[in-house]
Amino acid sequence: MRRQTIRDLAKAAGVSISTASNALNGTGRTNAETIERVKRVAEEIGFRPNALARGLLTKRSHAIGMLTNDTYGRLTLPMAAGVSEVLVDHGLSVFLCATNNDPRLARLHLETLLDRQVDGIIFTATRLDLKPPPELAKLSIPVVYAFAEGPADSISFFPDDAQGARLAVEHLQALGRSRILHITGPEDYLAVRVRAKAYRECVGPKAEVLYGDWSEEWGHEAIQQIFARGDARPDAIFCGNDEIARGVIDALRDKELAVPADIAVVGFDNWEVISRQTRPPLTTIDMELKEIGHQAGLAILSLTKGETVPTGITRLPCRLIARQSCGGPPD
Amino acid sequence: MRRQTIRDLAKAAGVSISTASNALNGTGRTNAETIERVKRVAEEIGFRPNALARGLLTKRSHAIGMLTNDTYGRLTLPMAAGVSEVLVDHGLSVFLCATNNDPRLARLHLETLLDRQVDGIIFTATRLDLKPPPELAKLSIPVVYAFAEGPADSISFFPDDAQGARLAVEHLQALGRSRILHITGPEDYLAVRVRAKAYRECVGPKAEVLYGDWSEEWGHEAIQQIFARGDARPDAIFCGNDEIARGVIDALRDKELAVPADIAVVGFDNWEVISRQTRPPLTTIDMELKEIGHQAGLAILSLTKGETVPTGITRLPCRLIARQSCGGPPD
DNA sequence: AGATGTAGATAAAACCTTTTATCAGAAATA
DNA sequence: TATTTCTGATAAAAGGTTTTATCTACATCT
Repeated sequence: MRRQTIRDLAKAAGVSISTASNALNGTGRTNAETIERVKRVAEEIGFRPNALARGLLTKRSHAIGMLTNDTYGRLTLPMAAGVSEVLVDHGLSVFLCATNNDPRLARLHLETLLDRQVDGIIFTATRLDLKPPPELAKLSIPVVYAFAEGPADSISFFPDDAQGARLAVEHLQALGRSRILHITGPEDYLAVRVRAKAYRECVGPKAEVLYGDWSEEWGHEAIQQIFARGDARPDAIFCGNDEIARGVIDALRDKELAVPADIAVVGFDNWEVISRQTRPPLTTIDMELKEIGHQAGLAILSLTKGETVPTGITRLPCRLIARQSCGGPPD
Repeated sequence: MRRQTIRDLAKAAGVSISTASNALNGTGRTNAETIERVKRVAEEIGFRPNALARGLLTKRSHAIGMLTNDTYGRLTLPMAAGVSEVLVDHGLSVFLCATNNDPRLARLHLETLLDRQVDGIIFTATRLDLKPPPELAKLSIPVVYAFAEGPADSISFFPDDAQGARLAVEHLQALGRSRILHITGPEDYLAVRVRAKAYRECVGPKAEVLYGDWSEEWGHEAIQQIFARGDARPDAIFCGNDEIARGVIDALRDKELAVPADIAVVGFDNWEVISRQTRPPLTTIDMELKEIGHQAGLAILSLTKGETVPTGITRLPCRLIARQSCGGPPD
């Protein structure tokens, strides 16, 4: 059956179109019982306003675009969930656009989004230092960057990598560990450098950082290197991500060293498929990606309402998830 | 600056609004050089049609909704990527709606999608036997089910679990293994039963299935059970997913059994973070989720164009990814 | 009584596009 | 020459909503 229009509603409720509209939206001056009646009839005949028509007139589509550079990887997805969670109750829908790191595709998606009159755009990436498409800066609609750094005077949300690193190191120190090593990912990642710096500041002169790739394999190999050269053995290792940590733990077991008794291990990411399954389960740093999504969603929400939001980078705190790889949860 | 409308375009090109529209869309009768001129001017002034206005009139929004029951899990996302990939070049955008298994949220999203006049809906789930919301069946717009079974006469796309299981078992048999065990997930999963059945048919009377949960932990424990009872040891294990396979491999290493020399192992899912990182890397079955997304996208595309698509369940073939856990890739 | 104010309702314009029906003029036909 | 056919262009309607300005009753005030 044909969808009911406001014209049908007006006729069924015995009022004019404008009155029907006013009654539903609470605009204009309308008698209380008229409002009541219109709403009841609307419910009865199943009237729901056409979002296209409404958007055309109000110039607000109540939709936003989410532009992500990867094919729905593990970093962007919790963020997308966070964004969506915040927005759904405000009637905002999300267009998901995976650019797959292809500039042509990014432009194509962007144009389509603009044609659809989206109220705003959230750009997310898999790397903090990945440059967002420059076209974004020139748009007249609000843009928010999540896990990516926008141009000057834009609004960006980051995990606080330095604080996360401190959290890890200080946790180890509080447990009495002093010879703490840092095995991490490639040095050309911004996050890697930020964390390494914070680590160095906490640990002092004895700090030592081993850069490699993000794999379990590298965690393994790093342990071989350490033990091959045979100088003073560390009593704790802070790893750049959970995969490396898993490799480290496995390598230590092969060497018949006990975790955490001999060496404590902390990971980064709290990627549960790994961190819960290591033996012992991994104490790690959670970047609270969903919370980043929440904040980005709230920011875009405020902006579309015309409210102002402070510009610049907001670093959101990480959280330590205590499991058994450092000596058991506080408990 | 204000967005250019077709009125601006018409004025700039010195033609009427209707001519401008006809020229751009190739409708009506229009002189070749007029078309050329209008298009050039459109490019110059940066005119792009307002999708809302167009959709209002044509009753086709060129957008579809993707309803997924989980919070952006690892199964639905590759599918979403596949859908988007196929549709973007046809100008269709995708609203991503995560219902988080909450019926209230599902209804809310569905209503919003209908208000937005989407041209179709793709429903995806994390389990084949999860019942989609019944409201979907009654819609007047096309609906396609991916990784979920719709009602009779609907259109569904599944991975071919039986074929996938056969692929695994036959691969092992071709490598000369004969005592093949199956360690898998909970029996109340449809996919688990289908795979187990196919496994039994391939292996014959010596078949043995151990049901548990989807965890690495269970893979571990299953190996303990097998060896505790001490009868003839298997020479190959077909696992229900990669996590179980990883647990199995680790447990075998603890028992100083060589993989694949003593026992070959095959996984299921090709979840790369696991399957590439086991030692040795895991031979496994890929469900080709992205391809399922492609097919679902193509189906919805045809349907929105009014073409007909055969109803029923289409099972798409799985693919064997040969790594080292069965005796090395063909290389 | 006449002027003023107010509550409640409404007609009509606006948003931007596509599409139908109409029109003017040129070319072809009778 | 008068009539028909055809090309190319256009005015106007339509789509479903919000909003502005207008209108009618009726109550209040002087």
